[in-house]
Amino acid sequence: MDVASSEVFEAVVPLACRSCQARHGVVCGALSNDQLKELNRHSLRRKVDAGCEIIAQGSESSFYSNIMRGVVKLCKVMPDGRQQIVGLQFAPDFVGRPFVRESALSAEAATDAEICVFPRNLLDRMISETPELQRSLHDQALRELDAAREWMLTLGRRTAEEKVASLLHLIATHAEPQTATCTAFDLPLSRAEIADFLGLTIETVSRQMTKFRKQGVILIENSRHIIVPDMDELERITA
Amino acid sequence: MDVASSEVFEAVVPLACRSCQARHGVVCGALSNDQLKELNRHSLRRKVDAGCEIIAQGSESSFYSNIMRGVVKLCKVMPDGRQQIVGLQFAPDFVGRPFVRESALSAEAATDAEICVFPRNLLDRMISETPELQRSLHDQALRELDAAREWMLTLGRRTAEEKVASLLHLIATHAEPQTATCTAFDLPLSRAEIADFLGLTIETVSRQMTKFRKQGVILIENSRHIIVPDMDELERITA
DNA sequence: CGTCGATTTGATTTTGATCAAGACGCGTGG
DNA sequence: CCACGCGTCTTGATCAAAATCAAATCGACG
Repeated sequence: MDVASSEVFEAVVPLACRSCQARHGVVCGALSNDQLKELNRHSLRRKVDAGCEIIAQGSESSFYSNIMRGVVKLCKVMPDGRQQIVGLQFAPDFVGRPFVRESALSAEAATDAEICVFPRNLLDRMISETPELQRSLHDQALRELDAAREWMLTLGRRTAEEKVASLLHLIATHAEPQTATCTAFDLPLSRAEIADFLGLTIETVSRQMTKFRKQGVILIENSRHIIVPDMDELERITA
Repeated sequence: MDVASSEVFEAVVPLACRSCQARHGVVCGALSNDQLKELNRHSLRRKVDAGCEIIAQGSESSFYSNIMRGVVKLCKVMPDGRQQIVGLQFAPDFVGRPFVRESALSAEAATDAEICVFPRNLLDRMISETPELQRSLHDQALRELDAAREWMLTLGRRTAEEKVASLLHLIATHAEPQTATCTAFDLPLSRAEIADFLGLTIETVSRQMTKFRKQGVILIENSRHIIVPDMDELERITA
């Protein structure tokens, strides 16, 4: 890029967006520079601690967010307290439910995270004015739908062993740092959260993990940091 | 409507679409009369028997469909034969997965059905040219996502009793013929299909149904025709 | 009437839940 | 620095829900 075009570039892309994880994500990647500027003017970057609720189930939120860093879990809870995690979202995913006011689920930071929050009204307007943005969000919705249905198969038809292997595989696949055959990563979820994702109890999750450890399928450090010597082996257990 | 405007109407809306269930559905309801005419020119109405596969898992289909009558089940099967139904679709739903060639699931008629089949290429072009259509399909995708996540809660955290009650409630809610408090309907699914939807076995489904019958929560005729004397009672069991 | 598939019912087993202790990690304060 | 306390995780013993195995019943249809 030469000096002149570089200056033009710097003149239009907001400073805060330059190095943002979500800059080329589902929302911002579909916006013109002018739109990006406008959205940025009304956006707020926010650090949220693990466990912090971003949207409450049953509430009317007037905000959407982009995930800039960290992992967000989507939960549904029943009146008696039983709980199911129905989705995990990673940077640079978009969090929110266009077209509907009340949220049927809660969104909560699973790890410490950074999100970029902006007003619902503004994005809704941009969606209606920008086919490319509509298309991009439509695409994310369809990808989430595919993921949800894949997980339905896991919840309905896989054994506890297969479920835990599936989760480890899912996390390994989405948490980057991996070498050729051997993969290492930090679990963004506690045992209780894993249980809520898999429709199991804490104890069953723990037992399956130690079984995998004793079998040499995984190495466990800190109970959060996992090393998978052979991903193919793990995938095989997944069925 | 006077004679003149009626003539204009008749001049533009294709005959086959006039009384079609899907005329105001997700796809056709978002089209101009000209687009409707074009889509109709390339559409094929097809009767499909219960059990007939509309799209095969893992295949590349060059067609989409609208459901005009009947119920379609969306299935995922594992290599070892274990199976999970991940969605039910009713008229006038759209069946297909825009933006992706290969289908990750199969679509199969659960009951005798009529569908309107049209070429993928044509609709894809219309989607890119018609923001209203994109928006409408986006909206269906989000509604399916909500439904999938609601079902994840059922699969992961509800008991067999609650699962069967949930299914009866779902069907009762989507199969029209209902009076004030008492609801009657035909199950579009066999016991085996219900089991595949709920992540249970045939025997467990059958036992729960018999239990509900003995408790007076439902009346069973033909094993397919169900009467619910008190929907509130059923909903209570759902949790 | 006899056959076949779908459904129901019964007996037994298995998987994962529940109940109950321990162990471990980590931060706080003596 | 170490003892304490708390929350998370692991491990063990027992229990219960649902699966599996097996057989009987029902219903449609030739």
